[in-house]
This record gives sequence, C-alpha cells and structure tokens, in this order.
Amino acid sequence: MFGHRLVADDPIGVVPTKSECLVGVWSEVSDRVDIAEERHIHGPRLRRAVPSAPMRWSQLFVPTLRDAPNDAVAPSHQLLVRGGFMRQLHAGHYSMLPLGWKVHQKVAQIVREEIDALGGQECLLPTMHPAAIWKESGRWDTMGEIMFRLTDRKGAENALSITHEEIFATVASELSSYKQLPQIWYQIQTKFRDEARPKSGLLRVREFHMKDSYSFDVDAAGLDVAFERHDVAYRRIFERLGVPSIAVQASSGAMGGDSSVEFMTPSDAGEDDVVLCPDCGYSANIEKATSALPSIDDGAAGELEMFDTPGVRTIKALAEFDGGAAADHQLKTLVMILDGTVTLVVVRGDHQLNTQKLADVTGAIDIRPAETEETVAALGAHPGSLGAVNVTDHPIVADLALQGRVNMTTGANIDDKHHRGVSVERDLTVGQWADLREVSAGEACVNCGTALTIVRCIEIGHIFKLGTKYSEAFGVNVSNADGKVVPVQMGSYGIGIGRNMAAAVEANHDDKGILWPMSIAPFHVVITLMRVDDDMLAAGQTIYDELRAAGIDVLLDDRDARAGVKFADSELIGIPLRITLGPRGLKEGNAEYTERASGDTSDVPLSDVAAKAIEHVRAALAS
RNA sequence: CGGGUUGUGGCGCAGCUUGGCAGCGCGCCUCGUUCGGGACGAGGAGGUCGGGAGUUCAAAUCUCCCCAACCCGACCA
Repeated sequence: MFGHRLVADDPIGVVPTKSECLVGVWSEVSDRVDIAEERHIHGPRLRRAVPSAPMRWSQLFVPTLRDAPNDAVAPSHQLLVRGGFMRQLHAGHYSMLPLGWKVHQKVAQIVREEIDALGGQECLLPTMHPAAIWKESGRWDTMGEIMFRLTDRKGAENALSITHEEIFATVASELSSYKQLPQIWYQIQTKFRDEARPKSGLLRVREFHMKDSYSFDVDAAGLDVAFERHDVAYRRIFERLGVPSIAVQASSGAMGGDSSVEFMTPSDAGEDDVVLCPDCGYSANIEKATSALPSIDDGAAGELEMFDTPGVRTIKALAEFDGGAAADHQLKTLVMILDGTVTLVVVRGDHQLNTQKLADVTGAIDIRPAETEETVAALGAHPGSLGAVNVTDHPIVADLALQGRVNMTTGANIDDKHHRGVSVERDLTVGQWADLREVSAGEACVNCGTALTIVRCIEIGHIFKLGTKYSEAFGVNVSNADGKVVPVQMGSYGIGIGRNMAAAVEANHDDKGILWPMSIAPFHVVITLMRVDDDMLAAGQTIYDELRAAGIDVLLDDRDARAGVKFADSELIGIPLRITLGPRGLKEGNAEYTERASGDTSDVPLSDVAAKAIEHVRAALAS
C-alpha cells in the first residue's frame, strides 16, 4: 500500500534510494529499484554530466495518438499533437507537455547561444506594462486590437507585452556616453498578441515565447553593424534548427523604422507570399516586392470623352464591351477608408492593390474598403462606374505604373457611364504617387528581367532598423565623441521560439512522423527493448549509462508493449537514432542501429554500439 | 469582423432526416494466450450528447438564444 503511494505521488527523480526504504516495500515496485540503484551507483557522476532524471519511456508522459485530432490541418500541428508534444487549451494557446517543452528549450538554447555569441546580454523584462509607456511612444493607440489590455484594481490601464521596444528604451535611457556603446540586450520571454485568427497549431498563436533583442549604437554605421551581425546570427540559428531560410526585403509595419529583413521558410502552411528571382536572387515579401513592367504604347493623348456603358460593372465586362478597353488600358478606382478619410486609390485595371503597401506609403493605421453606401455618398455612383477624373474633394493615391499613361478608360461616377481618353496626370488630381500594386508571378525582375516566382512561406524571423524613433520618444541620448548629445540608433530583432519549432517540423517530417534534426530532437537516441526482461533491461541499461555519461540525451523504451507500437511511436516522435535490442541479436552479441531519417539499419556489436551512437550524435551536433 | 464547417467517453466517428434504453473502432483496467512493425480472447471502467431556455408523456434528435473550435477571407509584427 505504502509502496504504491510512493509511485503515485513521487515524481521521477525524487525517488528515495534503496537504503532509505523499508525492505519489502520495494519488492512491489521493482522497476523503481532499478532507478534507485542506478542513481545510487551513478548518481554523483550523472548529476554533474546531465542534471535531468533518468528517462524511461514507461515513466514519461508522452500521450501519443494514433489519429490526428480532426481540427489539425498543418503537418506540424498534427504531428506535435499526435506525438504528445503539446495540447491545445483554447484557440492560440497551447500547453507544452514534457516532450514539447524539451524541444522548445533546445530551440531557445540555440538562439541564446548565437545571440550570446554576437555579444548579446540576456535580460528579463516584465510582460505586463503600464499604459503610460505605450502612450509615450504613441503605440497605445496605433497598436489597435492586437494588444491585450487590462485594468487593475485601481482602475489603471495595463498592456500585456506584444513587443518590448518601449520597455528596453526606458532601460536604455540610463545610457549616457558613446563609450558605453554598442549594447545588445535581449530576452526570451512570453509575448501576447490578440490575433484575429490564431491558426495552424504553433504557427500563429496568441501566447508564445519570443527571443527579442535590441541594439543601441551611437550612429547609423554602428546600427548597420548590429543589424549585419544579427543577420549572420539568424542564418546560423536557422541552419542549426534545420529550417531552410530565405532573407527577404520586408515591410516594417507597426514597428516603424527605415528598413527590415524577414527570414522566411517555404511551406504551404505559411501565410506570407515571397517574390523570388531564380536568377539574380532578388527576394522580397509581396508586401514590398516590385517588378518591371513592359512599356505600353498609348498613342497620342486624346480628348476626355464620356460614353454609355449600360450594365458594364467590371473590368472584364468593360474589356469585352464594344468601344471599351483592354484591362491594362483601364483605371481601377478603389474607394478606401483610411483612418476615417475617404480616399481614392487608383491602379491599372489588371493590377491588384496590396493594402500593406498602401498602409506603408500613407501611414494609415486603419484601412478598409468603403461600404457601398459610403461610396455612393462620396462619388455619386455605384461600384462598377467609379473613377477619379476631376475628383478634388477626396485625396487620390495612384500607382506608379500609371505615370504618363494616356488614353485610359475609367468609370465616370455616373452609373452606366465611363470616360475614355483619360490622361492620368492631366485629368486626375493625384496627391500621392506610390508603388501600390501587388506583383504577380511571371512578371520581370527589376534587377535582371527574369520571370519572378512566388513562394508561400512562414515568417521565422524579422529584423528591423528602427533608427531613432524610440530613442527620441524616450530620451535615449548619449554624448558622442564630439561632445554632442545625440539620440541612440536602435534596432530590434525577433525570433518566435514555438513557431520555429513548428517550422522545423514542417521542414522535416515524413508519413511516419517527425524527423527532428539532432540539434533539437527531444532525445538523440532511443534504446528500444523488444522484450522487457532482466537480460534485456541489463543490456539496455549498460548502453544507456554509457550514452548518459557522454552527455547524450537518451530514452530507454522499457514499456511492456509490442514491437510495432514501440517502433511506430519512436518514429512518430522523431528520435534520430534507434538502438534496438532483441532476443535474436542479443544472442549473437549485436544491437540493431537505425537512423530515423533514412531508415538505414545495421547490426552493431553490443560493445561498440554506444560509441557509434556517441560519435554520430557529436558529429551531427558539430555540423 | 464577413463566409463556411463542426461540437456525442482520451482520440477518430455513427446515431439526428422520421423524438422512444447513448452506440462503434482505437486507447484504458483485469485475467489468459501471445510477442521483431500499431496482436487475440474473455471480462470491465469511462459520456451533464458544447451551454441555457422552450415544445413534448418523452429531446443527442425538434425550436430559439448563447458559447467554443476549425477552415477560407479580411487583418496582422
């Protein structure tokens, strides 16, 4: 009775040694005697080498599932749930189970090592912030609904951390001299973002760990160095994580600042489109990408003329209409509401507006298409007959591709009537020219003319040159070498830990399960016992001890289960190496050595198998 | 926020049309036989059928309201 309570109540690792227990109690829990003896014999040495408790699958909580939950679609989502790495609490919030947390910590540790290597100093800042600090930068208002806000008992407003530019800037306001610079500070800490639509398991969540680092330099040249160092470190991180990465030009969005680079990994589960030139290497997020357009001969500018177009409501219909015009000779007029202001956005008939580009060039925060009633109120006509000709009471933003175009056709702001002979610069009061159109696959690269491709990607990291936006808001000033007080140049750099864990699965899986890279595998090696008897346990234990002593992360599959179950589980959870001990091989003095990724299997003498695995793991980790 | 789908034991599902004992497969527990690729037999445990209200002698099933999750879109660092 007492013995059973011990098993139920005591977590692995605090089991008393045999000598501390009453004789007889332990006979009821014989497997625990093995653990106790192991700790008794090897405890001190293991404690130094590997601080964690011995890992026996029979004692591990790894709730694997034979079927994926039906609401999981992305491979990483399915496999991380099926493999017992995590469970969902509610939309966008996941509980990390022992296996999942182990991987998460390994990912975080790789990131930590690489940021340390570039001179980063780890900190930990609060996750709850007073509203005042966000009001100081202006982002209390501009961040919108993405920020979780809560009110405390005194009625004071607070925010949960979405990012930490403001908070690090307040810390940095203690900097006073260029002699203290450069500084790079970072943390690996929880972020909360009230995403409109959490999805795909860990790929888009509302609560997650991020490594965010911040650089502080006296001048732009210093910022360039910090940025470049992060660029290099990030590439190394993704390489170590086994996640293929592409660095692309990106929109800075709500971060502000001069320029930013995103790191992307190709995946159907992603949410971003990346424009790539297969020839010269041009790469940009579609929110930023441009392309070269063939020139169009419009002939000589004609006169503005209104004509009847009964029932014509679309670009396509006008192109087919007798007396109409091809789509690339039409103007598409989009009525948008930018921060409450009705704005006409004009692009070529066959082009699509990219709203992020519109946001970037106008600085607008809240952008939405106008409702039909708003459109009619503003222009006097319904969608399908809209145009910007002679409109002066609303701002007009036009795409660069329309500069110099003449003889264009567009809606006349009277239902069932259009204008032809439109000279864009003559007939439209364009307040702002900007690159607004979204690149399509097959268009020519701006650098080399090669046809561009578009690839779906997951954003796995993002680095920003912030400049002085936050240092000016928070008074982060230092004296430079000339004795002049200048605002510090800041950069910020983010990697989502859980998202990279998921991205690693997206990039490394097969029909049987996950193929973890050695660097972040929950265990490097699993020792699979085909039968759980004394001989087998003893043989497994010997190899286990050897691997543990070498610092290898090893799991002993001592479960009383059939071979197929053990094989399938170890393949599902993706342990890179498997040492199988079976009665046949044992009789001959051999173990079976299997690589998860290739499936290659060979017989290895029992006396050599641990050494082979150690060498294998070390080689994999060193690369 | 708009559109769509789905909520029934831990996971996967049937039952709902036509109201009438809450079922199946996997998993779990016990015993036995097995044991190198997700065994077999026997016995067992486990469910306020997402929640509330209503209709009815009777609701998983019909009606109304609400909630949640997922997918597409919008949005997004």
